[in-house]
Amino acid sequence: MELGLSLGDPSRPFGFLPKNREVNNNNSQGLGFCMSLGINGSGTGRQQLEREKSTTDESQEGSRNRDDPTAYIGSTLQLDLLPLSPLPRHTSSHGSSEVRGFDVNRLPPPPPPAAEDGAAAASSPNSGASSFQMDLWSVGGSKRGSPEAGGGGNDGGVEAERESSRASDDDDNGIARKKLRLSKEQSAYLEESFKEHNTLNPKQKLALAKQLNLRPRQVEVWFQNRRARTKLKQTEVDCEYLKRCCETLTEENRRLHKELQELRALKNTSNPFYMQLPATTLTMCPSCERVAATTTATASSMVTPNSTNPPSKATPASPFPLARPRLYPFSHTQSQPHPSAAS
DNA sequence: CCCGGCCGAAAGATTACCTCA
DNA sequence: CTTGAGGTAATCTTTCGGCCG
Repeated sequence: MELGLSLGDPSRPFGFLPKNREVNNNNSQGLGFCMSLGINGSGTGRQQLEREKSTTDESQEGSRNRDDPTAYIGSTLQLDLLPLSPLPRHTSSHGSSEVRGFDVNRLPPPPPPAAEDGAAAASSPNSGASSFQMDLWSVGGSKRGSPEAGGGGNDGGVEAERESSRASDDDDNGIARKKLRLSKEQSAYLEESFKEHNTLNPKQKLALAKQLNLRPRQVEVWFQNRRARTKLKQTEVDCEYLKRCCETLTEENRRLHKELQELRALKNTSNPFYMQLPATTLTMCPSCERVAATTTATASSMVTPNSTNPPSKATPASPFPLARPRLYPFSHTQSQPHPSAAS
């Protein structure tokens, strides 16, 4: 698996995929994992603009984090809301349907006519039932049920069973928090989208949802989780990097220690002028991560781990002793002063 | 200009489901 | 067949920034 690490690309255009863009399976071969360390704030100007422009669209989604399919699929779909039964939000660990006190395979009672407004209003945002009850989005021509969805899968039978289970979900609207596995195509497409932009504005969300035959909420959740996974991976990478840094520093410290002892031994035995030379140490500016050579009166004060000297204010102790790999390596010299000092 | 309330979006944390060894 | 681990969709909570009165 290839690990692609993109070190910041904030200037990347915030475009959106064309509506009929096909999933490029060739490109997605090395899907791997594209990380951006750049500062890519949650609200770029354009994003903000888009957000504002589509505020009305989004606001139609009803209560927070609840997607209303009728808001985007037009009037062809009727929104049926079930009478809210007091569903305890999961009590047992291995939540089977029996545990929850209802059968997920049983059809729910027919919705009361014109229950739309009342039920929607009464629907608690924390009710686990609300999202499922709106799960009518995939009714009709669901791609998820297509056999090619498992393309390249190991087992057509398993996939078929999976798909049939999805179909049954669509049938009974699955009261339980039924987990729908996204197809490989859907995942690949989402992955491609994520590569282009790791956040979505409402329009993009709707477009993606339509294209993938998912609910916008699902797309949103997928992006949330994807960002979380990315961050987790980044943390792991950082951790590995810091570990290596630590090892390197430890080794360097050991080497310098040894060198110091040799110098002391030399001092005691011969050449009285030798120690007149100041020791040279490499220190790193914590803010800009540049490395500078500094001279000190006594080398031991710099390299001895048990030194009683307090850390310099100019170079406070940092948990990140070494700079990450930078695109433009440089070092502090007098000819190239610290950026902040230049001003 | 400052303040507080409201709202939406995103992150973070957690839960629950599913698959597989 | 059972079980535990891992992956991940889904949910809930917290945080943050913008807007408005």
